[in-house]
Amino acid sequence: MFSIGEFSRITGISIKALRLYHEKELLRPSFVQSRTGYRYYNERDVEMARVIVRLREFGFSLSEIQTILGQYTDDQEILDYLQARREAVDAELAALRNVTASLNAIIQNEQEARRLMKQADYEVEEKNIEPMLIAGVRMRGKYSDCGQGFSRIGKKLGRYICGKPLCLYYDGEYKEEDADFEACMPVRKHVETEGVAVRELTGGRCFSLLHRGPYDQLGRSYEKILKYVKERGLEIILPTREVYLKGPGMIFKGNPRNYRTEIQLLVR
Amino acid sequence: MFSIGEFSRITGISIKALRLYHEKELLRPSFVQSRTGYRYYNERDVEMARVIVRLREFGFSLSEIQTILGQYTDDQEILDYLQARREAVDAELAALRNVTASLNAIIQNEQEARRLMKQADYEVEEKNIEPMLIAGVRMRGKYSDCGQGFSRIGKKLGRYICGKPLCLYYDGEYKEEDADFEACMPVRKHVETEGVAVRELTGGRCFSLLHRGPYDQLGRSYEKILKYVKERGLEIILPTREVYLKGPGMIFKGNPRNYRTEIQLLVR
DNA sequence: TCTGCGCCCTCCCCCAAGGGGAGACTCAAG
DNA sequence: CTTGAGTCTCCCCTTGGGGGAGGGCGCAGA
Repeated sequence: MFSIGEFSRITGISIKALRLYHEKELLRPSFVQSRTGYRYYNERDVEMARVIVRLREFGFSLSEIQTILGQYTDDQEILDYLQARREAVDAELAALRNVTASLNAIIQNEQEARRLMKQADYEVEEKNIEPMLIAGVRMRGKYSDCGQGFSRIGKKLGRYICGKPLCLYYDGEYKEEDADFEACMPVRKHVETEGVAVRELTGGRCFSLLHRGPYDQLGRSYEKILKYVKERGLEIILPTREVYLKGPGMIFKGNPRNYRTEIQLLVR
Repeated sequence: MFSIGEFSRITGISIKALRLYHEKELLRPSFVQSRTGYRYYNERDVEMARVIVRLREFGFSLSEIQTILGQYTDDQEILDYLQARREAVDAELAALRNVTASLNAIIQNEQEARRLMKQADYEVEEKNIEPMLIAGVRMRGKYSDCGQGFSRIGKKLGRYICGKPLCLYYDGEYKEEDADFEACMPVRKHVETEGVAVRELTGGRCFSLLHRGPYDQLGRSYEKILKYVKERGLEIILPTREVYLKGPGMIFKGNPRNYRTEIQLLVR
């Protein structure tokens, strides 16, 4: 016979929990002194306690354990419970995997953004751009609706995205209302999906300027880079591109003053 | 301005939850009519609500969310929180993976046992046994201590076990006290571990008898199979083997009357 | 004008699985 | 007999709300 303290040390179950199990008739001490109310446990209770610990590790609730203990004494007989439990655990696993995936995406994104913040110098720069595989949604209307395009790509091809979102502008000029543009995401893999076109975006010689600040100030940066290109007598190839290096976050909208957008003009 | 009911429908957060968030100063309605106490929310609150939903999906507690919302407005600034959260989620994932693994092991075990129960006919049978890779712990003492051997193998090589536990008996006769035996488990892979020997167990011509019931009745089945073998003038090769097809379960000890043990005697 | 309805409010209790602690006994040893 | 450790019951607290009681508010129909 063990007192509750000894029994607690033996089984690793806290005294509080033991009293709770007693109250719920899950694990009844083999003897209770009626005068003092002291609980006493024996060897067989130890065995029962181990079973309970086992089942709790599997995530069964106390009431489920009560049912199981009340009716069955063999693993074989609780197969249904075990299978149900496994399914529930698998569902939890799937949900958690989604969570880590999202968290990882955000973390990676922001870490890249952080690196970017350090090295940028905000001057027009000439460089060569590699071709890349992109998924795009061609749209017509207001620029600010491009978010819908991105979210559609995210939903369909979220798993394959491998770079920063960008937007292609097919109009030679700024259009307020009826703009013709395409929301794009670099992807790893060519996947056929309706509503989203996957194709290779050409590379080439390019002038780029990093714009910092909110989108409604983009005009100034365009002015700067266009002047730069025009001075050199270069011919711009449409569509022009904007790469959203850092925009509204996945959680917060963030501070627009910290947004970073790269304007890319491909030239012949 | 939305009433709490409208706001609830917009954001997908229950009215109860909204009132709780208000009480915890997590999401304050933009206007509260002092006379009636009615809560009114606006567009910006919708945005805030989405952030909260997002963070809750990641598993942040309400108090964590309060801290985050109170101090930061950019994904970048909460990177530390996100990373901490990811680690916590990864830990949960690992724990759950263990749970499913254990559950799967038990379920598979019991399903095999169930199949076994149906086909068995409890007569001496001649068959050929394939060699197999086993992990073994050689022991000396009482047979009933073999459980310690099995648990040691389980701890060291649990991941590689691929069959039913068995026991090898090196004594030609029954010994009560100072028996020489080896607790074994079939394994998939040769792994070097101290205290556990992994090697190939030879196969060959074999007579086997399925014993059903508790272990203390094994004597009768031995009598039966030994008589059978002796009648045919065959020479037994030591060690003899017992395969525990169904014994005490991983959770319950189960009913000994349902235990199934296969006695295997290899012969020349 | 009365009544009913649909919302909304606060306040209280409830869930799981115990943890923490107060105040009162009890046990065992010195 | 005392003392300290162990145990008892009882109550409140946690998280993230759910359920419902009792009452206020405004609007529409009879």
